[in-house]
Amino acid sequence: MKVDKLNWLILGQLQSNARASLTEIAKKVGLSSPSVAERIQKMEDAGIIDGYTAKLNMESLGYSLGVYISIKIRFGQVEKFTEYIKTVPEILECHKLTGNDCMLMKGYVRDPKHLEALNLKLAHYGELTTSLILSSIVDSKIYSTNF
Amino acid sequence: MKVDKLNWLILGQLQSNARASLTEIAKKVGLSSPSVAERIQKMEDAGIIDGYTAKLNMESLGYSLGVYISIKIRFGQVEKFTEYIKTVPEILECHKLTGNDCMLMKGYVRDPKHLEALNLKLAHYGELTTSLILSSIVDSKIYSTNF
DNA sequence: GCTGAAAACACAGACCC
DNA sequence: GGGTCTGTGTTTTCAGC
Repeated sequence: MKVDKLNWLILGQLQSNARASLTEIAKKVGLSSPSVAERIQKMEDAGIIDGYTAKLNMESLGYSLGVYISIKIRFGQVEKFTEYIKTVPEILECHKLTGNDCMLMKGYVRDPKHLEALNLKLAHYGELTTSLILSSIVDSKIYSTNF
Repeated sequence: MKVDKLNWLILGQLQSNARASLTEIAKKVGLSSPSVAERIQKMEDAGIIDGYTAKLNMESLGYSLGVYISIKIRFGQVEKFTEYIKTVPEILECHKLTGNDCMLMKGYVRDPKHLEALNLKLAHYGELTTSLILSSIVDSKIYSTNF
């Protein structure tokens, strides 16, 4: 499906405020609201728009430590780990990466003690490397143009 | 600020469909719409809700390779890199991590050639380690309960 | 893709429990 | 704290062009 400049503008608006009304978006991108409605519908149908979500501030919720944990899965544990990790609430992302049966996870915990407990739960499945997020230079960037 | 069970339900709804109306959310969580409006307003004011965004499917947009790139910044280049990385469209996240002046980035590219070009741009600032995302086991998880 | 309409809906406020 | 009701305003959707 083609995504022209106008569609990118619409995507930009939806990314910066998914709760904006069609009228509002239409005004910002210089189209009529029926046109915007149709374009959005088509992008949803094409799977370009994967849904709309609220961004939560984990710090405000008391989860002040962001961590990346990579794990070299112990031999034969990949399937078990895959099922298990989906049930761990602290883990928000888990990606299988190239190299060494390696998984990379992103998680949030309340404090070092909480992190220790999380590590203990995961260590059963393999060898961990844990890094704290000190600061985020770029995060939730808006893709409002093609590249 | 306290986030009780009802607020977590509301957050769950907003995360799974940020474009839902207050009425719709109210029905799902078993409250009246004025109550829901008030609760959402308070969570926005408290910074718990950081905004609403559309999730884009990068693959549908033609960026089929997801990559994590870590970089050990060359001595004295941290500030320059920090400014530069904000301007690189392929990079969607960049976090400063504990250990070794290390930054971890997440990006999307069209194909291996595109990745090569990206790596070339970044290599100027330090030593890179690039891993492809083979599959995502957990992604954009909804936090609908406390942990 | 635009305009114009009608119909539906959502939102905000006041008031009460 | 929450609920209900009502009025107002807006949004959305459907025509036709």
